[in-house]
Amino acid sequence: MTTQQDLLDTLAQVARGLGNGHRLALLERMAQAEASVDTLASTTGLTVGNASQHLQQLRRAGLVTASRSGKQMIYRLTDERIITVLSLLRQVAETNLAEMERLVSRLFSDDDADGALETVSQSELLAGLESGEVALLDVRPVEEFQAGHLPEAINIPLEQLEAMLEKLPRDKQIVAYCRGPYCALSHEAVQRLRELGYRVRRFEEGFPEWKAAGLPIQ
Amino acid sequence: MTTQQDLLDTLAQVARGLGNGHRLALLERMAQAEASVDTLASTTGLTVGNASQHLQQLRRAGLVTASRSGKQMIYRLTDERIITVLSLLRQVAETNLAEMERLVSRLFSDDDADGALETVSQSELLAGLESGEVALLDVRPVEEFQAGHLPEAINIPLEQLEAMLEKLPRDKQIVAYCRGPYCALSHEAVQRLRELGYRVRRFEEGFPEWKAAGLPIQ
DNA sequence: CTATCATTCTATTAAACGCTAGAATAGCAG
DNA sequence: CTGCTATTCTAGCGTTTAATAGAATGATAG
Repeated sequence: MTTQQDLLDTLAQVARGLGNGHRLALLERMAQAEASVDTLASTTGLTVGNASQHLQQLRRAGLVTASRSGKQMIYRLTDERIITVLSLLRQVAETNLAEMERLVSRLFSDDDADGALETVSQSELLAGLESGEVALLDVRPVEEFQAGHLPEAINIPLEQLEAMLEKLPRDKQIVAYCRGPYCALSHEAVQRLRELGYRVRRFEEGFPEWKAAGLPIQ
Repeated sequence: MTTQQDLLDTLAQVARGLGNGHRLALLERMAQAEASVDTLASTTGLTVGNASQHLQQLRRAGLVTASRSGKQMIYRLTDERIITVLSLLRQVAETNLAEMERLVSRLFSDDDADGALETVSQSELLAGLESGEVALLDVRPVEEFQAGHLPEAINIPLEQLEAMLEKLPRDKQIVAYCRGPYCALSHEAVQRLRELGYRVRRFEEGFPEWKAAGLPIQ
């Protein structure tokens, strides 16, 4: 029965969609919010032509779909489960590839010497929100916030952090989040807010993972 | 920060490990039981040299590890979560690629016209086992059965099905399972047993998925 | 210490991938 | 219809991947 191998080959084709760093960046961006080719290209630093080709490939792999809106093509993920796949892949990579561990610690341990920047897990965050002791800070750009965010989150894009401090409550523990575990925005925000005397911690995941877990969003 | 992209590139390297049909076949085989290069090569129909190269690549991707046992190298999955990744990938592929759906139906709908061969889900199976109404039949080869199987399962490798019928209870509903959703063994077994008058159905997944779900094994 | 078996390494070839740059197409505004 | 913008298509070039065959290495049994 050669159909067996055909199935695996087709499945492999889907996996190959994930087999390139630029395509992963595109998928991660689409996990925040659907977007046009142009937007996707500029937020990932690719030329438009190159981004378009990668998007075609993702489309052939069944990972994204596109629809036309006026002059623009809007791309989005076909499936919530893709976020879960990426999340698991990340876990597998972190536990089994030394290289991965090295890169992750390089990304985050700049001045984490005192362990003060430790993260908040999903369950801890849920408990904190429940009890009303925690205020949520979303440091992603406005467009991504508007396409969906955690409940009650306050949006202050990182560039405007100092300018919009009055939006943050002084009396609560603050938890900052952004695009996902490897997104540096919330990490940066935590450092800057700590220097200003706020009690802040970082959510260890991001908006897409929260959404894929089936938790409520706005 | 170029570390961001380095992380995605490393992650992409892991995904590329899954990006080839032969490697998926090797992974699926290792999900049943660890095995030597030689065994893996012959069960997947690859030359030993070629299988070895694919295994090196899986090793570099952090998906498998190897240890020496006498003259042989024994390969195994590094991580239970790999099975979950494959499972999700399969779901994404089935819902979003027409080609995939076509192949799956070709594999199974030979003479399923009356819908009699419908499958049993994990939760249904658990309920059936609980109530004692169901007997489990494992139609995989003996070595794979011995490396792990569902609780109370009776092992009759497909080739010996008719020869070992006396091991099957006549008074219970029988549920057959094998390597996974695309494995044809249990499908074939169900058809043959039905012709002999047994009440048989097919478990829609397989041993690796059961194990990865954290359910008890023997 | 040599013969044998299991595996890995090396060289080679064909195909697939990733990128660039420029041409072609689709939708829209005037 | 013309010009403008967003996107896709095409050709070309260098790199990576997959397969094969044969040489090299490692472990063990005599």
